[in-house]
Amino acid sequence: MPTSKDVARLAGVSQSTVSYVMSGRRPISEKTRKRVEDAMAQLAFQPNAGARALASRRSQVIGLAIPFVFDLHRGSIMEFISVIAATARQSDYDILLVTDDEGPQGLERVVGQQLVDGLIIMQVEGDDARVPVIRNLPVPSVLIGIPEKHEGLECIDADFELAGQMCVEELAKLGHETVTLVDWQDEVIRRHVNYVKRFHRGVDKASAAVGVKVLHAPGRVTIAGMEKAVAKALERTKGIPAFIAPEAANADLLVEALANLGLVPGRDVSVVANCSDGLAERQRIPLTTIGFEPDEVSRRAVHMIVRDLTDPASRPPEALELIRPVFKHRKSTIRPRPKR
Amino acid sequence: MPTSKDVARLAGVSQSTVSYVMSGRRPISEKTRKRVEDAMAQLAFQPNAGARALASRRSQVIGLAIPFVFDLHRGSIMEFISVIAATARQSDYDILLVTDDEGPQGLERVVGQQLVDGLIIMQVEGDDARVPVIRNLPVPSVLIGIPEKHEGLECIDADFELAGQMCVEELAKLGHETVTLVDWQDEVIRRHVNYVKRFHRGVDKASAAVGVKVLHAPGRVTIAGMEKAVAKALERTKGIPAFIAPEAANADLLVEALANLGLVPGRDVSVVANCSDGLAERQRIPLTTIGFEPDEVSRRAVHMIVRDLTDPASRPPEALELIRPVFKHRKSTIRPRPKR
DNA sequence: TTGAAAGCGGTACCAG
DNA sequence: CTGGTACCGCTTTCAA
Repeated sequence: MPTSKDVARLAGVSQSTVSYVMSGRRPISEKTRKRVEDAMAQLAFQPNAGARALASRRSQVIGLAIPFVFDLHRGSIMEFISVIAATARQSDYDILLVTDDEGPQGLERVVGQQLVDGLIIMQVEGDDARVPVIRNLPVPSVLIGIPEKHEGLECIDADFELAGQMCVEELAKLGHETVTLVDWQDEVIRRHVNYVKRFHRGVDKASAAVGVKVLHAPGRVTIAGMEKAVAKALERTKGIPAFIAPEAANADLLVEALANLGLVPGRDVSVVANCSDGLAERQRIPLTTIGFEPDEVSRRAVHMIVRDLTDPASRPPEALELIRPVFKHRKSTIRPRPKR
Repeated sequence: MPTSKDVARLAGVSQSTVSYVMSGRRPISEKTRKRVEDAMAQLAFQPNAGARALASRRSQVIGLAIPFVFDLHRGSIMEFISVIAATARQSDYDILLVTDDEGPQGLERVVGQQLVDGLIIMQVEGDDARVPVIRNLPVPSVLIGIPEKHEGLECIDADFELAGQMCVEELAKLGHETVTLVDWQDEVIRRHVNYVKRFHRGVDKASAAVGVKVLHAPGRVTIAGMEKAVAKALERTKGIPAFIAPEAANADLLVEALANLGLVPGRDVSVVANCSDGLAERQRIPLTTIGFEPDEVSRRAVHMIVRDLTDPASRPPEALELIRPVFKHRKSTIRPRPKR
């Protein structure tokens, strides 16, 4: 493997000049730059990451703490990870995985070994054991998810509270007086996953504000179970029924269940669901989907940490970014105001 | 951050002794070891990864090439990733992500920069652009998936061919003369994903060998679509129908569809499906599941690369490991020999 | 605009 | 069994 010394020799300049050509940290005459760049190309030179990290005290690596996976979320976790990795590369950072089975000490380790310049912590819970740890770490972190105590932290997440509100308001605006919330899976609720609470809060707020009654249907079971839940909701609703299904798996089930019951969204029922684009399209179902924009959240998280790293001065003492959820297929889908 | 020099000073030994205490590469008297270890603990010393990599020429990091995600596989990809990361830690390696949007040059980059000591390549296709690249890399790689040309490579995957055979034979043994294969999704087949071919080959072999007729049902559609496919299969089958559903999503759909049609596996039909344990259990369905053991594949992949790295001499010139798929819930589930 | 040289924090060889 | 020391390859200060 060629070193920068080899490049320097071939280009007939000093090693420091090669370094400055790479970093751009001082002016270089056009012709020496050219000579150096040619030499680098000719030797297929790649700077040694370890040496660079040692000398510059920055590894150009961001640690990514990935959560324990419980079935439900694997797919979306994967989406976060790949977007984060790709986005980081755009700013010349690599991603090192930190799994949860090392515990919070895993974070101390990668920081202590100076393997990483900063951290992105995924799926942060309301009372997350990793939070006190990162507070004492000498590198910046960005959390995806909002812990209860978040003073002095940089957090980002979808705005689940707003989402809850938006869903209820959307349906209220159309004239629905009763809406059924197809909830997250029991397991998720039991784990006190933070964003569920926030979504519920939004729903409750809006429901109180606009005077809509909210029924709760239990989370993912089977198609048959979902059909039963739908039937029950129909009974308890006067007029046109309306459904909110914020969890992807449940959204899919709901769509199937409605289809089986011969109910067409936008004609017989109103539905706002976090339904995968794929399913909505495949089935040509005129659906209003609500998306929590995982790509956007991931990208922002990377941008935040990169900003902290490249321009530490600009690092805010605290930040709480909430990404606005997005309705899609809107016009074509929502059931017009039912007659009273 | 304390350095090994600080440790040495505090322990009253030389820096090299500290190094040898960490690496164990030469005998150290019990009492100096103790003094050094105490000093390290007292200072909360962590060795600097960059310096270590520079001096030792090994980064203790393995690059993991993750695939472009297309919806279907996200969940299982995630499973591979977390098992790989956790297993690597057991041997004191970290995992650095390499995404596909850098293209195969991403691999050249992380190796060229000496960021990684070796590579694990996920979801290798029959004709994978990354394969020619890694052949010329000066570090070992392990492929998950079997490319057509695999001489000189270390590959590992589930034995899909054997799986295809096993499924058909299992059902043939019970007396079925016609079985219906619920296939992978069209999209997967269209992409010529390698393991699909291998599974089909196994099915065809076994079908020829034992004289069983195989019907093909299309991959994932909707519940309704699946119900139709099941109905069609029933028509075209004399005697007790039998199904094979090797793709997880389809397996779930099939189970739902059968339930909706009032057909009980093990009583009215035989089913061998790659059904998630979760669903099988939740529904209390006596199902024969076939698993492709992604955890086992992941673990083996890590073990292979770690062996290559820690004991280069033992590196085989070539390796093709196929993990045997596993039937579960066997006894309780398969329909007994139908009367003729 | 460029070069020389002193580190960065470990590793491992050479001595003793 | 232990210490001294020459690197590993790049960054950055000091000088010119």
